[in-house]
Amino acid sequence: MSFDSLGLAAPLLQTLIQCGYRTPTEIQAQSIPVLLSGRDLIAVAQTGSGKTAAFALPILKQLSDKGLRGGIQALVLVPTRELAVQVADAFTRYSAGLGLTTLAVYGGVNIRPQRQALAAGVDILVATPGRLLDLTGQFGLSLASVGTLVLDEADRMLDMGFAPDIEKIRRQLGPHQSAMFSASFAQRERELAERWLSNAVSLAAKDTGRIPQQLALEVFMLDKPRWAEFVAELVGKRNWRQALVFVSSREESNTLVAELALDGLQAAAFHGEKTQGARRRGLDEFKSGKLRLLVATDVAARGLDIEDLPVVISLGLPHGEEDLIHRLGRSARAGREGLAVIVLSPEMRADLPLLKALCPALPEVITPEGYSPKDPLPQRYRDGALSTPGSKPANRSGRNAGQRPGTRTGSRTGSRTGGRTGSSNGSPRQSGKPARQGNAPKRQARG
DNA sequence: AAAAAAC
Repeated sequence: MSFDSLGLAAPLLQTLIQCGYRTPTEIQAQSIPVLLSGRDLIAVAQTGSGKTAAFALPILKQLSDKGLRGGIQALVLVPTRELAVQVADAFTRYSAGLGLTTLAVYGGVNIRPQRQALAAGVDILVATPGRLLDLTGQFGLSLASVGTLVLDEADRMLDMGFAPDIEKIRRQLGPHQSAMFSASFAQRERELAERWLSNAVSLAAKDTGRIPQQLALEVFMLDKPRWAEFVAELVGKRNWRQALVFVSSREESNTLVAELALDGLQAAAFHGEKTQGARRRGLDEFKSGKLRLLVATDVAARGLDIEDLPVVISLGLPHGEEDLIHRLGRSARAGREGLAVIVLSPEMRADLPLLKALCPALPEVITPEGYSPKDPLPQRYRDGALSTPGSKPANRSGRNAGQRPGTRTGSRTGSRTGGRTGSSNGSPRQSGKPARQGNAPKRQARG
């Protein structure tokens, strides 16, 4: 199977070769003909399986065939600002030589450049709902020419927080084709979706609702006051190139960043309370490898494509069960391997059955050596150490003090990068455990 | 019980 047989235009095929795309993924092979036929579509496929291209390519083909008529031709709605940028970038990359323009509009930044770009003419608009309503309501942007509407992360876009805005936007559209994509679609959201679709084709890959099979998994149980210390210890001992850490609130994100700093690890907080500038900087630096640790709320759970991210850590579980799949799905994308570490507190034991449903090969839950299910907060995190940046608290006692990202690779452990290399037992994948590095206690590496 | 999304 190749892209040639899917009915895409010649310049598009040319670009795909240059982008290194050779074979369509399952969801692409199935979705592209449906969207080219003009029918509505609801498509569910695993994280990292190429959903963006699955809707972007047929849209670009349709628009390049049609010739420009003026006005916005296609509208893609997404739940976060960074995802808007990422999806628009993908359209721009794929549309090289087609003479089509894509723009991302989202809040938190000056609206004027967005208005000016819209005035100059945009064919494909990728938007977060609030800013789009601002543009249509206050600035007279018309959506009447939209021929295709895509809801990316559609189940999220249809939930209570977003649905009213999506409804307002939809009322501004004329006749159009609708497509909905996500890695998760609970029955409730599916029913909502079907109200918006007419005679839609429904696609679901076999492995949906599960984490990718090439994602190794480890589950630990220890008392919450020591999570920060445990993360610092893991990062140091396993020598991971990078890790994306999920927490359940903005405050937890800030606190963990401060705690990791006391352990000599530099991290950035990434959540909705940050300025858009700080969000952009944090994500950019993480993507470019300048930053080793990003501590995020679920603003980063969906859609973000961080190339070859080796490790994702979930401290606790997200509130919606489907969001765990999205969190863990930031790693092991596009067929690559990855590692997911889930850290639970004893109170979360009740959530284990849920975990089992998403991850059928759930490994044994480990309480690492030196930790117990009931621990006090370590001294160095106490006594206001976190709130007095001027003083120099227990930094020296931090286990990673003095270790710098640049000195990681090869030197201390004499090992290869990444923490997943080398395996003496011959079957690291099947048992779901990455190779252990450094001098981690025996029990700790079990997964 | 949380997060996200406009000003």
